[in-house]
Amino acid sequence: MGKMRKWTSEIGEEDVGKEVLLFGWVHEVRDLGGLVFLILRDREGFIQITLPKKKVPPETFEIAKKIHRESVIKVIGVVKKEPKAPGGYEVIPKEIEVLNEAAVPLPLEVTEKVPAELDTRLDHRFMDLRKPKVHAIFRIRHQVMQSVRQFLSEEGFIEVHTPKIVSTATEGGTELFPISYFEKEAFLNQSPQLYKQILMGAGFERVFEIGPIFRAEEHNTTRHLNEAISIDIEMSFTDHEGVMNVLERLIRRVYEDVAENCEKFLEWLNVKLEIPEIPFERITYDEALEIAKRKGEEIPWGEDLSTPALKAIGEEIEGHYFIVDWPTESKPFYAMPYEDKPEICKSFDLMKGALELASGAQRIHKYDLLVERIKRCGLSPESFEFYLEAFRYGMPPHAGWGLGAERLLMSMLGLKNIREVVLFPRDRNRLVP
RNA sequence: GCCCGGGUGGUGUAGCCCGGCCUAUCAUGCGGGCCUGUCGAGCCCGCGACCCGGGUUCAAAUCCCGGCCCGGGCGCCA
Repeated sequence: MGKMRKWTSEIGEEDVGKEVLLFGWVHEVRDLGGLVFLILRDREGFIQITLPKKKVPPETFEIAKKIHRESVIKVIGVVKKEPKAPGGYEVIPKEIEVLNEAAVPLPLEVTEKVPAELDTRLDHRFMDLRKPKVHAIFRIRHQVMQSVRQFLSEEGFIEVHTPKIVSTATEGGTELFPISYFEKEAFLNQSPQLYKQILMGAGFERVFEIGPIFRAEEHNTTRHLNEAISIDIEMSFTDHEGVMNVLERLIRRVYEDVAENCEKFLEWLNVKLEIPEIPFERITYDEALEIAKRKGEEIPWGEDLSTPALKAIGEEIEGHYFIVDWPTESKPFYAMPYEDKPEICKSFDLMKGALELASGAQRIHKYDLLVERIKRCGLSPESFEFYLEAFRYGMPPHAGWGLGAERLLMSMLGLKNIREVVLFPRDRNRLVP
């Protein structure tokens, strides 16, 4: 049995005077002549490898002098407590093995002494992802997903996977990516919406899905992607208020878990998390129009809120908030209109500032009303037969929402561009890497 | 898709308005040298760039046209 590998972050008092095995990348080299410092980086942090010429084997000293930044090395050495070392400990190597030499020059500076533009960073994303600040985003993303799964499971939701290759191009609204499916035409799914509703008809009662959604819109903004991850739930025997409650408790839980378990990564990112208070503020669509109007952004009743209007509203309201009671005509066909006021519906958007994080609604569960709404939206019920059938044989009342994972993360971390939170983002012009 | 602003060494920038003084600035990096406590190490020497195509002109990084790409704003986003 070989020696156990240690993370750089694990080096502490108990290791002083002991030999450790480390793996990682050469983050920096500081060569003072008779004394060389290597900063070794692994995914958990850094440790200084110190080579006083007279205290390390000559061949090891020569390797350290010749090494290039970002090369991958293995180090076996003795831990020394040293106040002058960053972090208070350093390793005096007995052996350094270069496992793979990095070519020069590097496409990016991992040390971030010189900034790089996002586009350049994405072109060389593997290198960009080595930066602790960038890596931290994905460690937090991991925690967010863990929390979502755990919370929803605790709440009785069953995790499901619905098809991403679908036949309907007739849902209206967003553009779909066409693909060829043997002799048939097919599309990449824009949302699990119809399938998760069918699962309500299948008696699952509470389901959630975390999966990709694809939208062929030619949008060119800092908050849109052509491939994104959607966190979706659907829940039977409840209404829009019921699922809004699940949503706000989920958001709070995610913030709590990240604050508790990602301290180091938040620190790398220099982010202070504030746990949002619940319940979130609720404003109606009409009130939203009022605020926008007061700030000089007038929107005709019935229309969706424009970006400048959302910015105006976002400036006014602190933290997370819901916009509720939307005009029925501004929302998809499956949103449930109020019985006593059918021009508005039981649908909601979850906002943070001007950013829409989630949207949802109580859904129509009555077959006749649904067919009527599909027709009213200019769509053909025939192409929805696979969906509508589930509504003829005992569909329970139900509600649900879809939450954009990337939007949640970018708003949580205060990032300006949604591409920052995606490993390999897909946008209008980017298909590689 | 529309409007505005951009594209200069590996990376980030100055220069462009007002063409020549640009064999193009600075930082970082890279190569070499000095240096035993660096931690954005320091000092010395060196290396490396004007997005593509066309045009105007004695002369284009700089002006004009087209293309591609990037940024910001907006639109689109059942």
